[in-house]
Amino acid sequence: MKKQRTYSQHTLEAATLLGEQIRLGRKQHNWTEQNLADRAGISRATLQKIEKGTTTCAIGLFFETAMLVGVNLFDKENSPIANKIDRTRDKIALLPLRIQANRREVDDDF
Amino acid sequence: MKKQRTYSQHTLEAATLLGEQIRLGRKQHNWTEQNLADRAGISRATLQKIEKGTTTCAIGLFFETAMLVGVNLFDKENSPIANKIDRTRDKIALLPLRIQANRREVDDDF
DNA sequence: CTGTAATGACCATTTAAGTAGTCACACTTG
DNA sequence: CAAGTGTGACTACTTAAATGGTCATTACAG
Repeated sequence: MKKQRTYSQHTLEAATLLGEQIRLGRKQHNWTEQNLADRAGISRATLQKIEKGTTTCAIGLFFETAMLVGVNLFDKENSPIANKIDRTRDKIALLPLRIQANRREVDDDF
Repeated sequence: MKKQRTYSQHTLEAATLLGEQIRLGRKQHNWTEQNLADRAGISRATLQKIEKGTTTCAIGLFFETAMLVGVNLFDKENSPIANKIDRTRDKIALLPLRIQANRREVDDDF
């Protein structure tokens, strides 16, 4: 037996959903698995794993194929992702550069 | 020189954004890298890659850490992901089981 | 101001992803 | 109905991810 990583239900579902959406998008384009795989520059076997929502696949491959078939990561349109990145960094800048652990367990998720 | 996969700008940005959001979430919880890594069951080195938005990291690890710090994949709350999966599958069921390639290139994304 | 430890970066090793190829099956079309 | 082919599944091989460790730097707390 190997280390056999486990994933939370939420993670499994999120990956499954993304995979299903990719499959849906592919079919809406009338593309075969091989066709989409070629466009994405990956093997058909890998695309199959992605569409099944395999959690171990590279996130870049997921995003790349999702984009090709028109699945919207985040909320697209509204604001360019680049903007969101900047705004996220701004928020980070307001926090201490280094976290001092064990001081106070700030578990404010109630 | 290796095969050196390339990713679209959009993919790179999406991964970067997710990584930054995870970093933000971690700091908001006052968790150190090591702390979050332990909670996620991954090494600190891997967490660092995730926060930098490395496209080659497993999507499951991204999602798992994102969930831990409270980043919402998809639109969370509204409807359980499980529902969305079902509805996506319903849509897929309306399409032919097998795509007949080269028939018509349905590129209706104009 | 000083000591502690959080972060960024890198490396060698282990484990696993991604690939190419193949086979069976059955949907779809002519 | 028969031919063609898209899909699911599996295997061995190649390449790379994930790990654990280390070191330098420096933010932060006392």
